[in-house]
Amino acid sequence: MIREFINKHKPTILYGISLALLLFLLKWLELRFIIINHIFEIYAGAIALLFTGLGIWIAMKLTKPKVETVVIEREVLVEKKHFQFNEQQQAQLGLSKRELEVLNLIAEGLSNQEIAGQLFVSLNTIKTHSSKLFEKMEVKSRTQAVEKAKRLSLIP
Amino acid sequence: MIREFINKHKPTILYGISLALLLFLLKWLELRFIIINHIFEIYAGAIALLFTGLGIWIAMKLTKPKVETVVIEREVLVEKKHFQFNEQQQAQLGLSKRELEVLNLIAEGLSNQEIAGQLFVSLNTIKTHSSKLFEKMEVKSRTQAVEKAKRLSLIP
DNA sequence: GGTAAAATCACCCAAAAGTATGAGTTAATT
DNA sequence: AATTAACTCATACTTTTGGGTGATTTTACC
Repeated sequence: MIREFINKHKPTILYGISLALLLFLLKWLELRFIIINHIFEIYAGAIALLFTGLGIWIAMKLTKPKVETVVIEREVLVEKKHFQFNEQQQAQLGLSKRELEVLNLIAEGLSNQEIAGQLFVSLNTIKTHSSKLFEKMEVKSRTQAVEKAKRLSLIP
Repeated sequence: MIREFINKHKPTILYGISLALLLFLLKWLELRFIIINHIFEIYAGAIALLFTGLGIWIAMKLTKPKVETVVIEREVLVEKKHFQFNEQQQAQLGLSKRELEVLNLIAEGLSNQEIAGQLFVSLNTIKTHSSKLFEKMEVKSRTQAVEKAKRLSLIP
């Protein structure tokens, strides 16, 4: 408890003690001062220098260290999870929103009938979409479309 | 040139000027000192405090800020670069070498006819292979097979 | 040498996929 | 008001795919 307090306020205590000692020293020097009157400036200068040093020392002890944060990035191999959709490709191929939707469902392995059910449209509509999709993507089958779409980051 | 010198030794010059001013102040106070003799301790204390402050200020200005380095490790997700074939899955599903070959070609978007040409076998053979493949993989179409195969790391 | 798995192929049939064409509706743009 | 693009649907037709069955050959293993 007491030790902790001493440790915490060590600089302050030391400063106090130093000040007290200096004052005693001054008192003692005062006697001499009467005798050797003309060294007063030197005396004051000495005090100034001494306490400047003390100030520096205190500053060194007290200043909070600046915290510099170094972030080390460790690479961790992971399954593909991040997927950044390639809008440029979509624009370049001229794929519509609906076509992209169909493409995604095709990639999930759904049949045209299932896709039609999922999107609440007829089978023929899905066929039309996929046809146009294949035409735009310059492929001939759903499997090729999926393969190419993955390469072009149109689907995860 | 001169300006540069001044900038470089600014603290030193300021310290010198302060010291000079203080000495003038002391000289002036000295006259009063004769009259009011007993405030010498206060006077010396004042100098001490003042120069302690000056010292602290100098230290603040001159010393390089203490740097405490805190290392934070952050994990960065990196996509798997290379494909590691999952032999366990192949064994578990009981896929033969030929079936795996067909699976890969299917994943590349080839039709059964094209696969047959590539492997120098008949279309019927490829149909048999893909049929058994789908059966073993418990899927109903080539698209589903590709999707599942990628999930199971059977193909890149 | 016999057995089992793998690979090959054929035939048939049904379902799904894909092509071609035409057409109606809606929403956005000019 | 006219145009365009996107979305919708239908019909007809061809191709591909996938399931089922059966058979032959090759390869590997006990």
